[in-house]
Amino acid sequence: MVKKPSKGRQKIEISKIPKKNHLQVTFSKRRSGLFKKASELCTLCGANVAIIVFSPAGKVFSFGHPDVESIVDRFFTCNPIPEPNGLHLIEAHRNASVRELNLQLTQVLNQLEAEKKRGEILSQMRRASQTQCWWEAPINELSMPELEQLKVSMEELKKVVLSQGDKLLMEAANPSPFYMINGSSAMVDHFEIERKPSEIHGNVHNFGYGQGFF
Amino acid sequence: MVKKPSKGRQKIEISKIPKKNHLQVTFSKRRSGLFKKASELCTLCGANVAIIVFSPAGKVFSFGHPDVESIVDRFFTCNPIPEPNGLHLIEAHRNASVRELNLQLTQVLNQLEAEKKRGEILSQMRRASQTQCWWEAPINELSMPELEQLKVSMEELKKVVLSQGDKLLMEAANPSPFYMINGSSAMVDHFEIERKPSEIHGNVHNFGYGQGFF
DNA sequence: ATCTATTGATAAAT
DNA sequence: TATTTATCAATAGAT
Repeated sequence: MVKKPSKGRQKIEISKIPKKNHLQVTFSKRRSGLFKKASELCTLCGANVAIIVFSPAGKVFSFGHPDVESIVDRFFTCNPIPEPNGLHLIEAHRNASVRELNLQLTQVLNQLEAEKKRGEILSQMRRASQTQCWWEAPINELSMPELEQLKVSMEELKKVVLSQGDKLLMEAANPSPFYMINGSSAMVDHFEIERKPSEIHGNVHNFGYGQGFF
Repeated sequence: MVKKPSKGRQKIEISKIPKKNHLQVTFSKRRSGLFKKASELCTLCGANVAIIVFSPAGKVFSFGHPDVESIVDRFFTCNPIPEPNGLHLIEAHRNASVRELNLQLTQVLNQLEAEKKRGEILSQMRRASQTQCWWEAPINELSMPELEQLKVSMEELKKVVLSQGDKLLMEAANPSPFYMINGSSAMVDHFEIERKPSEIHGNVHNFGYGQGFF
C-alpha cells in the first residue's frame, strides 16, 4: 500500500441521515459529544444539567448533574402544572401530560387528515390534467377546488380569446404587413411560478431565550 | 489604527471559571451551543431529546424535541421511581398507556411529515405541468373559425361548471363526520382503552424507523 | 453583538 | 467499537 488518503471530516447537511448504519455511528458520536459538552458546562459554570435522549429505536440515554430526577423535579416546580389533589409532582404532571398528549394526538391527526385530503385533491387534479383535454373533461366529477381553478382559468381564457378575436378582425379590415408582430407575448405568463423561500426546520429549536443571562 | 490582532480562541481549563462576568458569557455561549447540538442530533438521527439547564443563579432553560414533558414522561416510564405503596399495577397500566400514546404520537407525526412532503411534491409537479396546460395554449395562433368554436365550447363549459358548483354546495350542507376522532372529555380515559399497535399506515413514504439498532 | 485565531468536534476511512 | 486523519464547526478573547 502506498498511502492512505483519508478525506477527513466532510461537511454534512443537517437533515435526516438516510443510511442506517451511518446514522447509528453518527448518533453514537454526537450523543457522547453532547454529554461531554453538558458536563463541561456544569464544570465551567456550575450549572445543573439534565439530558434525556431517545434513539429512534426507543433506547434511552441520560445525563444528569447532580442527577436527572432532582433537576426534572425542580423544572416542574418552576413550571408548575395546577392540580387540586395532593399527588406527587411527577404524578400530577403525568396526569396532565396524558391529557396533553391526547390533545396533541388529536390535533396532529386532524392535520394529517387535512394533509391527506390536500394530497388527494392535488393528485386528482394532476391525473385529470394529465389524462384529458379540458373540453372533454368529466366536469361532473370535479371537486370544488378544481372547479375554482377552472373558473379562474376560464376568465383568463376569455380575455385572451376576445383580444385575439379583435386582432383578427382588425387585420381583416386593415391587412397591413407590419401590424403588431409580437403583441401577444404577455399572455404566456398568466401563471407565473412562485416559490416560497425554503423554510428552515420547524420546531426543533426551543431555546429558552427572552430573559437575561442568569 | 493599523490593525487588530485578535488572539483568537485560546485553550481553557475545564474547571470552574472564577470571573463572574466571563462565566456569564461562557454560560450563554455554551448553552446555545449545547442546544444547537441537541437540535442537530434530533434532525440528523431522528432522536428525541430533552435538556433542562439551571444556571448557577437558578434560572431555568430548556430544550425539547418534540417537547420536554413527553420525553421526561417516557423517561420515568422507562425508569420507574420506586414507590412503596401498592399502586404499582395501576402505575404500570398508566405507564403502558403513556408509552402507547407517545408511540402513536410519534408515528402520526412521522406520517404527517410524509404527507406534507408528498403534498409538496405533487404541488410542485402540478406547477410544472401547468406550464403546458390548455389555458396557456397559443390561442393567439388560432384562426377565426377556431375561435368561434372555442367560444361556444366555453359557454357550454361554463354552464356545466356552474351546475356542478351548485351540486357541491348542496352536498356541503350535509358534511360527513369523519374528523370526529376524539371527543374532548373522553380523552383522559384513553389509558382504559385497549389499542392495537397501529391501524394507520402511511401511503407513500415509510419513515418507520427500523428496530434493533442502537 | 461581532470578529478571528484557534481549539475542539467529528465524518470518513480502517 | 476504537483509532486515525483531514476538515469543519464552536468558541475564547477582544472589540
